[in-house]
Amino acid sequence: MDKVAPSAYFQNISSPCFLQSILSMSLSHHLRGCSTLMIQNLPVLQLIQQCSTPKLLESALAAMIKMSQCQDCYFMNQFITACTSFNRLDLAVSSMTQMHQPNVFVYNALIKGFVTCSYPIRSLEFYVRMLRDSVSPSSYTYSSLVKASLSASGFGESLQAHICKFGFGFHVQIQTTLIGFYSASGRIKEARKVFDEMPQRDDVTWTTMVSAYRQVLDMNSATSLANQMPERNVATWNCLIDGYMRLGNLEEAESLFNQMPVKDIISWTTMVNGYSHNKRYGEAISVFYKMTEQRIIPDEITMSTVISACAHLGVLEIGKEVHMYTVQNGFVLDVYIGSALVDMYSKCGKLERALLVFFNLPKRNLFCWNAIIEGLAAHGYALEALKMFAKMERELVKPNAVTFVSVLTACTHAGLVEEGRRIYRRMIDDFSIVYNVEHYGCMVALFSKAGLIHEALELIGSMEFEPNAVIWGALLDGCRIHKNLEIAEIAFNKLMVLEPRNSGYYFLLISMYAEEKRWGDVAEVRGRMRELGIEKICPGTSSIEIEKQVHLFAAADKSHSASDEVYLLIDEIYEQMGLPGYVQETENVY
DNA sequence: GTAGGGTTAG
Repeated sequence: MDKVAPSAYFQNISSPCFLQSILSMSLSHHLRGCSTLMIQNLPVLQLIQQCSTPKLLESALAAMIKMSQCQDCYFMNQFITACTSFNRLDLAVSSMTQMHQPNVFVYNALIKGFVTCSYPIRSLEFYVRMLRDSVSPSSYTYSSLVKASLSASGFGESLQAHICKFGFGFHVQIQTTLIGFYSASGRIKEARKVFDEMPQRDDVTWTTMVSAYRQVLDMNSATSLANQMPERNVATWNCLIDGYMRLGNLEEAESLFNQMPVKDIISWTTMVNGYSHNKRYGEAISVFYKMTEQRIIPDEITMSTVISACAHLGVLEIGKEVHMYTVQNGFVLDVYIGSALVDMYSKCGKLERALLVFFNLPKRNLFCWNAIIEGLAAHGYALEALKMFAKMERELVKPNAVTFVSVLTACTHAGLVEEGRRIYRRMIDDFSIVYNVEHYGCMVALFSKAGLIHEALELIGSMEFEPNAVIWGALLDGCRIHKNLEIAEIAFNKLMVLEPRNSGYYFLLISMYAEEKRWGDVAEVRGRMRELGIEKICPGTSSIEIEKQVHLFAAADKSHSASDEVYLLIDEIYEQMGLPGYVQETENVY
């Protein structure tokens, strides 16, 4: 192959500043007078390895060309690695394809680059090219390729055959990666087959297989495999704890946690996270405090989990303290902690603080935007939520289904029918987001509240799945507001099938009949309630934080007998409600 | 170079 003229490279490079960057490079100055190859090469290599911007990548390539290092496999390997970190594989390809004899290191770097930058098919393409070039793959080749075949499904089996053919059938790391691959695609039997056929296994192999069972929540198999391990490591303990937590078996998770000989930060975080997932937020926070008491230093992952637990409980004081802890201990304010904090302040009623945190985040991803938009919507700032959504679009963050639940909710609260309709259409037209039941719920609520009862009913009819109680409930509520008894009865009958024991719907219909003085119908619904034994309204509970203790309470709650002052105070409030100047809304009280 | 823990809605 002929040597390529430098100008040919220049044409491949789009930047107009490219030539200038070569001319102005201090490199040429540096090189003047250098005689040995070693010294001459050093700066080029440094230039490649210390690339901190894509622009420098181009300078590095220019230097390589200038120093005729483009045929050197080591230089090319380093250059491709640098290209990978800036997602500039075009540069990598255009320079490596000019090589006369790229070796296995060059191919490996490129294959890994394509996998890292999410172009799995292209990594396979260069793997094929490598084989055609008679370059023998190494174990590194396959550790990248197995990941690629995960995204480009269907290549797993043929890749496994190649792994054997090229002599890596007994390579511990490669086989372990294969177990991980089969496990991630849910094919546990295949994973186990690889495991069973391995003549040698290491720690990681065992943990990967245990984790494969955990993935599908088969904790019996996970446990029995963990029991067969020569020596159970922390990762396996953690994996088991996490699995039992996901299964909702807190007792087993706790027992394992207490039994394990050595706990690390992941063990503690797994417990905090496990309690949180099981809605035991108070315990999640307790474990966190216990952890700090034992002088275990939490990390960013622990902190985001704890902050999220505080958000769910609405405990502002603890939340603030945890926030302070992250600041004082120099934790990176990443998107996880960021969105958890935004959500925590917003759920604790401190929208201003949520906004402050949000605008001070060094980086914002979809979760951060969703949290702040939801916060604004939940606090009734509909127009601001819409503005924030527009800002998100301008910053080119792609919204998802969650975003639209909040945005449409905002429209409902503010009665913005046309805006809601427009956004609802854009979900499909601009973002190709499939409507889920919540989106329909938002639209039905929007139409119903605005009195467009028939349109709401039409939308329900057009749904491709069965409407749930939330949808019919929203319609029923709209019927109450706009006094449409006819459609209210339709919604009520549907709700009687879906949630026959929810007393709220009965009371709602009764109050509508009562308003029309249809006493016969009132009596009939009452009779139905009696037949089914439905009497009380099931109260939802709320919680309040007093001196870092969380107290639950509900309507007509008599469980706080220890503190009689609470009930004395309630009595006083009732008394004041009877005083002149206070007007009770009794329209819908039957 | 293969293993174990994270954020938003419902």
